Amino acid sequence: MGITKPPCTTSYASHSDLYADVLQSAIKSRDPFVRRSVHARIIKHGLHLGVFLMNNLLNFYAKTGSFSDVHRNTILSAYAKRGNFEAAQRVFDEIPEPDSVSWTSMIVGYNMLGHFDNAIHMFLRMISCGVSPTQFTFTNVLASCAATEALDIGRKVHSFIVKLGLSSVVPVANSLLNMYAKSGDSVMAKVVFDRMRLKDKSTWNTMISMHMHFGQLDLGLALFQEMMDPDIVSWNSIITGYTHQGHDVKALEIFSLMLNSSSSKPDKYTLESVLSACANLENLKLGKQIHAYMVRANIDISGAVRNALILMYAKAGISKLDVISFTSLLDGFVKIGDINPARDIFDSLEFRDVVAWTTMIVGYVQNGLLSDALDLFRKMVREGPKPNSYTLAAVLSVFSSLASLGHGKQLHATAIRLQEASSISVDQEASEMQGKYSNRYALTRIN
DNA sequence: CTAGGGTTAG
Repeated sequence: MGITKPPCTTSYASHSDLYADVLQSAIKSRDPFVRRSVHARIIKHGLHLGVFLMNNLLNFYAKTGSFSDVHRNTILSAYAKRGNFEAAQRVFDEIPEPDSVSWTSMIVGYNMLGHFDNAIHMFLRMISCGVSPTQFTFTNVLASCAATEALDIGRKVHSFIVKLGLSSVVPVANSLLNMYAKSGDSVMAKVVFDRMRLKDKSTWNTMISMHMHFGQLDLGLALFQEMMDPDIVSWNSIITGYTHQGHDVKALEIFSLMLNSSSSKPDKYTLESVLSACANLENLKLGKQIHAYMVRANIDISGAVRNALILMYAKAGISKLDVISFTSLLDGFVKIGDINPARDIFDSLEFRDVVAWTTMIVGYVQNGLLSDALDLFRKMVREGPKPNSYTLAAVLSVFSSLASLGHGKQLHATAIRLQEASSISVDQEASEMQGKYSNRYALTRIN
């Protein structure tokens, strides 16, 4: 018995060697406290241990023979959670009689990494081997059933749960409920729900989101109102449910109710939904308020929220977009270091006045995109409104940045390009330009 | 030394 050979035997890093030595001597120790603390460390940091270290440990365990099921299951679980199924399976195969933890660890790993079919397959093999599943097995295999909408197997799992008397374990019942909801069996979902004596917030939220998903908005709302102390997930289920069914006004009403009557703070899911409602309703006023809130509350503007925000400004009336709201939009994007969306909106503006141009240029400058700022300025001189003193101040700050960076050549080249593209007369040599720009100079030249 | 195993909802 035992592992014959560590899978990776090449060039050991020296610090890993040392770490492994320490672990090995600690595990060898007769002091049970020391051994326990080492194992605790492995469990706690299992996900962060390198493959090499794991293999080293396995090798050590095999050689010393001090390799109980607990140790093996710990290693097995760490491998499975890392997605190293080959290694996990190898450990699994070394266990003479895999117990429920051995099987469950494999199932957990497969389910976590999205290998749902493997998780289900593992569960079926576990049953046929006569090993009794636990609540941990059930929650995980049910998650895989839910993900693949494997209703047939889900039902079998259900009957096992009843036989083993685990139906009243809240996590198990929640997983079951979720499985039926995701698989589209709302009748059985309701049966499970009604039979639950103990309920979680998750229990209610699962049920609510199922109804909203099926378009049974009144049923979802009824449960929501029946629920004690709804959390942000509950609110979001209702709000997104309404927006998905095209009831944007209703969604915004619920949103306002939430702000006024609940301690729940809107999160990125809430904001994405209400911004999209604002876009559909062309409610730029509210959309701007929400945007301002996001900037104030320092909400992470990225991903879906970012798209919703862009869409809101784009749909909720590009034509109505005034300079003020464009500026506030830009502020938001400058803050997150991504002004490309702002440029898209700038480009699609029907009427661009001097402030819009300047705002855009300032946005580039604040992001350190100096050549973009100058390019846009050049374009402005060519085809836009006449620059004002704010525009010039921004462009001057670009020049001074370039000068202080010692980019004399770039400065010169830019000046020449500006000259070619406009009526600005730049007749100094590059050597004269460095550090010699003043506000007065630029103003007199450009005007 | 009977441990060891991340539940679910937007």
